[in-house]
Amino acid sequence: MSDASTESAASSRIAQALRDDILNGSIAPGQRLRQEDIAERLGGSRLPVREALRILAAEGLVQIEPNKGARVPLLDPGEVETLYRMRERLEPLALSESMAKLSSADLAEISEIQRRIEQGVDVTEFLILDREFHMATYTGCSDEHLMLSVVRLWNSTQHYRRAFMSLTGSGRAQIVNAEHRLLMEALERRDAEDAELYLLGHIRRTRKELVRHPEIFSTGS
Amino acid sequence: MSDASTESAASSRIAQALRDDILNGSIAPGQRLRQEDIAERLGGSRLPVREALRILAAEGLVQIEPNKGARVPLLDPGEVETLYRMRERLEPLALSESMAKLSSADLAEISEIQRRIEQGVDVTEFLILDREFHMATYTGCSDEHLMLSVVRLWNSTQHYRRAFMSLTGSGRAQIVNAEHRLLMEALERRDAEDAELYLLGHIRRTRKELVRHPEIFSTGS
DNA sequence: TAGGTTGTTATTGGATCCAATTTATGCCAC
DNA sequence: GTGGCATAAATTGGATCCAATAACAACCTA
Repeated sequence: MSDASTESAASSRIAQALRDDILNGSIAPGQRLRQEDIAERLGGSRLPVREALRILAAEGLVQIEPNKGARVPLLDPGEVETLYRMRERLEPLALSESMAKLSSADLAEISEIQRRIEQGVDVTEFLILDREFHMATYTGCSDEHLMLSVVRLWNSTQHYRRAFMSLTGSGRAQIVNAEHRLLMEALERRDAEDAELYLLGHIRRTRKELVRHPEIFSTGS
Repeated sequence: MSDASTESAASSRIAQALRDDILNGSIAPGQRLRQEDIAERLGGSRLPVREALRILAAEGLVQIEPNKGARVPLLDPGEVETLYRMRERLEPLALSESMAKLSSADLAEISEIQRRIEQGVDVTEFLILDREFHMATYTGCSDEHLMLSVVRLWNSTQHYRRAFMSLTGSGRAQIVNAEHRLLMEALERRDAEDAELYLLGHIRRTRKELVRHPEIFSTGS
């Protein structure tokens, strides 16, 4: 997901494993992460686990309380709404920084991902492909600070996006596909203004749908 | 600076000390941070130092390379420009989220900070007060994700802001004061639209001034 | 029986020690 | 004299052990 090159072997490996578990839903928000359990399950001692937890805390994927341990944060609707508002501001910027450097090969790959989205409608698969689609549109953005922030925002809201998709099914697939198509077309025209606008609308509409379904935020435990 | 409550005693204490050293310029960009030196200087073993370095890495204040240690990142003009573009997008959002909850006491404090800025023109003092001014305008923003991002952006660019101020002196003080006054007046009118606009202009003008002075980014060593 | 208190257990935080990797230094060959 | 290579010193990464703090449970008292 994020830059694995900046971390050492064991810490990075454990962080990646935990990140995958959190993002694919194996570890749910609110769940506590005991250091010894993780060390035993993933191999290694508690020390790299502690460092891995700090890495994840940096990404907002876990919350560390002194002497109380780490847990996956439970977000309330207001927090998720703000995270989406941040996406609305930052991702159009990433897109505009990216667009100029997108090669035709990049555009072809984006198109291919969208083609696959329009075929398979599995919820799990959609979450992966939708993320790949948007990240592919940002490949030209070379600024790592900006991209780290964007990835953080996606990671922090991943669980609620999945909860929303599981709840509503793929009924909105047509709308999403239309928005993606418009975005792609603007990218091919190299029209940054339009691309930013379509992306903003896409994220904003999703935010409004999310806040209309507060049942997503029930703990469920 | 950021939330000290989420970290344990020693790690948090060391991280705070290092953060202060980096932000006030005692530790310059490019400088390497040897774990044992820090442990000896600030007390404690290398372990809490390692955790502190991870905390700072999360905030973008240091860069960790596996088996090579931590150093304060050296930013190029393009990176700083993007960080400022991110500020232009995020801080107006923080301001609009904050404004509704700003009490008249908050507004009085903001006014008091600005009054002090207009008196003392010391560079070091200005950097502190200017930061206090803007953070005071965000006190009503309760979303910690957004505020963490904003603080990160300020921290990452602090060194270059100081370099710029040291270079140009306080010649631009009148412009900054005018912008601050306009912003304050919009806040008092509870006009979110105007406040966002003035803030955007304030940050954007600063960005343009920064990129016009590439000599700020010379290593100097 | 309910509430508070105390003692026990479980979990995290910190220190020291050892291994692995990198970087610096000096030597040799060309 | 310069470039490459080997060796040695320095520095970081990881594991185990011990201490401190918090969660938990049982007990006692009102």
